[in-house]
Amino acid sequence: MNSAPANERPRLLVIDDDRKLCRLIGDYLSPLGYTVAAVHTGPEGVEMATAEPWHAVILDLMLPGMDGFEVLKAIRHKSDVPVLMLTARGDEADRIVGLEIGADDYLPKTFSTRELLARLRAVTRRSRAGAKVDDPEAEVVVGAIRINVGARTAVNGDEPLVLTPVEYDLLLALARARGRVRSREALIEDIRDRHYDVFDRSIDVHISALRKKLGDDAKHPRIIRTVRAAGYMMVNPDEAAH
Amino acid sequence: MNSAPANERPRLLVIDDDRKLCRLIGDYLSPLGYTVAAVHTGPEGVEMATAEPWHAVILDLMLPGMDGFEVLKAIRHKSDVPVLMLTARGDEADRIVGLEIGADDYLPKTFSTRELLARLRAVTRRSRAGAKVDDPEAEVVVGAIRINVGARTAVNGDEPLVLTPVEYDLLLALARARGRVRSREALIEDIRDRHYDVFDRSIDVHISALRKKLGDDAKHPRIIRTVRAAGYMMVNPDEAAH
DNA sequence: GAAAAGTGTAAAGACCGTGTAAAAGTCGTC
DNA sequence: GACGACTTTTACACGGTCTTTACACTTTTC
Repeated sequence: MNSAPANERPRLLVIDDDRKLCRLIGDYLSPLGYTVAAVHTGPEGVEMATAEPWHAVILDLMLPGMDGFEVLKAIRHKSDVPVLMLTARGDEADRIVGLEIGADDYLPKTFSTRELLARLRAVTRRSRAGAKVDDPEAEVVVGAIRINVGARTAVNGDEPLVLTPVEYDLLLALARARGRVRSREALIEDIRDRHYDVFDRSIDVHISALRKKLGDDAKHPRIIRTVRAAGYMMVNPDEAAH
Repeated sequence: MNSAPANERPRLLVIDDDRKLCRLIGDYLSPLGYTVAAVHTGPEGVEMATAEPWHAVILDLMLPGMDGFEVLKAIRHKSDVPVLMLTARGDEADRIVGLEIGADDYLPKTFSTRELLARLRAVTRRSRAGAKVDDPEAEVVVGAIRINVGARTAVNGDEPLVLTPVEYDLLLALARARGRVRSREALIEDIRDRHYDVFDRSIDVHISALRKKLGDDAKHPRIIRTVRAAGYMMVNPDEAAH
């Protein structure tokens, strides 16, 4: 039950002795809104994984001293946090053992950043769906907008918002990044496991629809701002500096 | 990490057996400041791509002897240079395979020059942005000027600055290089995916606009100094030596 | 001191980024 | 397999922004 709450920056722990890989993952995921921590030994991993709440743990199968399975077993003894195991591609035997002990998914060592993100999302989505039972009030709030993460619903003031799936995901992504500009590229990756294309305009169209439903006038957007040549940014109108 | 440095003419390698197409790309991009080289077989391509530093590689999927994926794999074995694959439009299966091996984007065979340029810029920007991510300074401060990097906003004292995209990028570039002279060439590359053109005066114009907005008097510029025959330099007036 | 080179900046129009309606494509459902 | 709902693409309008150009002015060079 030590998973982290869903209504904040996703927190990710990497347990791998390869420091370069740890930094790589951090570099890639930080701008996407993740908070990434890394430790480089098994015992440290168990300690960190169980001492603090995480949304997911990435665990290398090969660690000096204590192998990944032992680490996983030790973590599972105390926590249900989703664990993604790093392994050589197609290592089928390990795969099965790991899944039986309680790994949530596998990631080949030669993963692409796309792949990493997709699996991470799948894993956290899965556990978040389960967490909804424990914590039905997980909520992201920006001004009058309140997003119920568990139920995938949102309200504006006391008016319920009727959103399509993409609109909901987009609103949530913007709300989680409130106060920071989010590029179209980043938004596409937030809401879809899809590669952004230079001439892609779909984000603009969804933003347009979302603003209409929020009653956010495009000429004077108070909630979803357009940041020219950069992307979109959600602001809390109450605390907006200007 | 064999990508070429960012502060020189962008170097582009085309690997395609269609010599006419290679020449076409060269003819189009050379006047725009690119240095374009071309080879016409897979092995030559791997050799060239890994032997010298390039800003980007355009790689045909269909090559005599050795297909594009093999070439890509061989390049990826040694280098992280951005690779744009040339393919028949909408070849979705290939797209995914290529992206997993490590292509950065796809270009349809029937590309327009506009499209080529847009994708090339996107790809090189992405690889440059990835390298910059280490240092996600939340706020850059020089004297009374405070730049909020996340929100792409800036204030001077307690007055908000209303900046255009280029002005913002320029201010940030100067602020990050505070105390050091930054050449026009470097500034152009900092703020735009464009190469410096000898007759280009636009930086001067933007500096002029920026100074006006900063209330920086042209006769005695204290914040943004002109360094004759070299470029511009931002200084903190409090700690300025002279 | 004159010529050359470098810089400041106003003005203008080319260019680009965005908003949005509408068409086209995709996906799921019965 | 046809319908409906949703998503993406296309197309165009509009407004702001960027670059170019031109000329005044300053500094360096000879």
